[in-house]
Amino acid sequence: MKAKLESLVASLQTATSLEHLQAATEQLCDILKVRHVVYHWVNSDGERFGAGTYSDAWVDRYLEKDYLRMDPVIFGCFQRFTPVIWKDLDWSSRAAAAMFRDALAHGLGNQGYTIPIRGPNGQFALFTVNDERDDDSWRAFVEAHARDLMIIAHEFNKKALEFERDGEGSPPPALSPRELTAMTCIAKGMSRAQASEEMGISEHTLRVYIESARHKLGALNTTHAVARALSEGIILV
Amino acid sequence: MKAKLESLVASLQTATSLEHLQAATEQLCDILKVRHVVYHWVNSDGERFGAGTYSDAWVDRYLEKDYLRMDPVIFGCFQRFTPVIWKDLDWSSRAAAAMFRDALAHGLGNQGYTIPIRGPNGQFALFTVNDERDDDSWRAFVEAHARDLMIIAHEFNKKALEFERDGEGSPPPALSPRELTAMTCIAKGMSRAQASEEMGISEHTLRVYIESARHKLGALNTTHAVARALSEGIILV
DNA sequence: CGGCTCCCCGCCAGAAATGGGGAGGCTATA
DNA sequence: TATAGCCTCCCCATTTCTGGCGGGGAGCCG
Repeated sequence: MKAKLESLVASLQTATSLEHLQAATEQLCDILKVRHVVYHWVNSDGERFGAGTYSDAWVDRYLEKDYLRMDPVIFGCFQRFTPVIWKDLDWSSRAAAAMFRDALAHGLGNQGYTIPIRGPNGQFALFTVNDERDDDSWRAFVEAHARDLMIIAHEFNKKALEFERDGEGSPPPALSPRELTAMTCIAKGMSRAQASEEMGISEHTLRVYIESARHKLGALNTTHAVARALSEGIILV
Repeated sequence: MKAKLESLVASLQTATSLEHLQAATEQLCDILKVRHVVYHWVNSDGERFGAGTYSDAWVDRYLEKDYLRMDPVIFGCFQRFTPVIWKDLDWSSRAAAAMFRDALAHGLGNQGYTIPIRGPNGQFALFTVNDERDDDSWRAFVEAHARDLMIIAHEFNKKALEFERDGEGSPPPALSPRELTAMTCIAKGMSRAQASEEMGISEHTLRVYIESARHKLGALNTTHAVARALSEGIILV
């Protein structure tokens, strides 16, 4: 199995299109002997893309029902760094439980393991393995393959980012130091008066920075600029 | 070496304090036979922490000179997902070149390899290996150890997040669906009028959502609320 | 040197956001 | 059943933001 995984990683590294990623998820299913392997991602523009072995019916259902908003896997992964075993999440809410039943009805296995991956510009991706198992057997599986899965997940993400960059190639705007501090102050909730006092400059000067930053970020207003700056990862709250 | 690395990972997993991380960086230096190993991170509050084998003199120098603002390694890693070999970065700017010379004078090797790691809440960390080598030998070293280093970097980060969480343990506030959509619209740069039209409700109702979200998020104003929501990962731009 | 970006300051007027107040219906959970 | 949370709507006055105008000095790069 190790050798097969190695060759899969190698083939991933030479992938040139999304179809290759799709094919890779299918091969992974065979190699790992699991029901489903899925990689999907949300980029900074909120666009979504997925490659995986879920049935079209389930994907449609998921979107139609807006499960994204209640999926404990999404929630859990969004707030943590480490991969999660689905059973460890909180499925107690009515909506989540209903979703889980729905998933089973659409051919998913009862066990899952999802690796969250974060890239620059707020990029966020999930790599999921799903199968029908009992709890102990699944934990053993996860323990045995955690590292390989992480490597593979990263290879997927590397490629996904590569493809995206080809399409757009959005160079992150460079803000001047003062602009950055100004934006940071605003993002921290200060009013312009407070921020200008904090920075020891006139309120008008501060305004100039904010406006400049807004233009550089292509933002429609200050709030938007802060949002973009945060998403691009050029400021921290 | 593999066995030594394994046992290091194991010891990392049982680490209970920052001192253990510090010790781990020193052990790694021995195992990999490199000059320096450093892990450092910036959390959502902008606080910094580092464990590593750089000399105090260099760390002080780095802070004093505010190299953080011009360091190509920081810049490069901030904008990409994949690890970088230092030599591949752009050191042509005057400031960067001066910094590099300064680094060599403070005992750093000429070669480096840095892995960027991103966690939730805008957490961002770097794991760096540094040594004195020629280019080819360094590339070979990196190729040979890339995966091990990634695993180790993740272990470091897992622990760092664990320690931090102990200190704070902030439960993310739950916004209602409408509040989330409202916040998302605002974060996208819409004015309240636009957002309310988008959602098909009166502008006042939208205001109520925003205010409610603001209170739940403990934010001082709308912009702050958006910033927090983004940082907490409960909305996407 | 000229051109560039960054840094800093002033005034004005209109547009937008904010912070209170109040009111009703609907659903779900306790 | 009752309480709580969510969703929806309206008015008020005040503060804040936005977009435009003008000015000057410092430093870097070709």
